[in-house]
Amino acid sequence: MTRDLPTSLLMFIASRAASERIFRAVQEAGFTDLTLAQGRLMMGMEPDGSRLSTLADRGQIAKQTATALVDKLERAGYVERVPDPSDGRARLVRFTSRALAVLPIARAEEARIEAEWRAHLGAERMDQLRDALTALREVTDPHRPPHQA
Amino acid sequence: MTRDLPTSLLMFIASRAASERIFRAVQEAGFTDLTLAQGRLMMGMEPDGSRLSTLADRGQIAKQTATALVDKLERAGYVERVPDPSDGRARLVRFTSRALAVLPIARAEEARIEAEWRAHLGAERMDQLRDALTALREVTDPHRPPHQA
DNA sequence: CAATCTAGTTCGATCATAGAACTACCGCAA
DNA sequence: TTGCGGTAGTTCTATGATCGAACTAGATTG
Repeated sequence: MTRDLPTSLLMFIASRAASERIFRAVQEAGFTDLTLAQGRLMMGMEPDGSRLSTLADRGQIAKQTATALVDKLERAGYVERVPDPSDGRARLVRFTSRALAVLPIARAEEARIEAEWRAHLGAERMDQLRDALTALREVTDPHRPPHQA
Repeated sequence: MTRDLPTSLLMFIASRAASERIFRAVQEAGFTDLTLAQGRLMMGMEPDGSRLSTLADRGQIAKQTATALVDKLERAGYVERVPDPSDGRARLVRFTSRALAVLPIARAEEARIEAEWRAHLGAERMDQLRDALTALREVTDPHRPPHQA
């Protein structure tokens, strides 16, 4: 009876469920001022700080959007902007200690989800799933990872 | 070198790419007033019309959100609200002929994507992918499809 | 040094989203 | 049949995300 859903929709369902769970975990840990979009941006940051354009590019959002998100994150004390020593125009967005307290929570929930999925599917199917999804990046990810020969 | 991304993020990447493509195809066919959220709502409609609450529930959005989306779709001439004969409180949201012109375009692009992915992965891996994703619905989809014995 | 490009910001507009409170209607139960 | 609790949908209002356009400051190149 369950009609055949498009593959992309199946992905959407699962990935949204994961997002929601991580978001909830963070909320329940007391970080109630973080939004989903802000969290997503933070997950794309490098440990030593990232440029705004890099974040925008990586998240496939406009620079203005990234600016707005970083503004709010900064006001809430999760990130700070420091000058980029290698380029006077640029600034690096860096985690504050507050952010460093959130990240493990998000990562832990992420790991829990991954484990549950693996338990539900079995190791083999989970590996196949990851394999297929990874291969699909070659045709779906604008930040195509370097073709590993 | 490509660090190991969470499975849910891999799904997000691919599903967003698909959304974008379908959205663009619809835009390029001249339907420039449709937004992504509106399109998603339409894709969740039944051919004979759906109740607003059903759409909200299915799309995991609040009733108010669904109302707002339907308002815009109605103003743009894609759907109409008709009384639900079986319940005086309810109304059915139904496609207009304008919507019936868009749907095939979206579905065609969807099919094209599906075909490309299958070509890229090979039939076997694509089947495994769909199999795993479908199984995951049991733990990620609030509208859990009936467990088929 | 001048022309040009790039990083980031600001302004302004639109869309998506949901909490709260409301109206109209349904269904059931005394 | 009357009345009360629940449901469908809407309106009001507020917030967040998003981006086009236009701008500033610093970098780059010929």
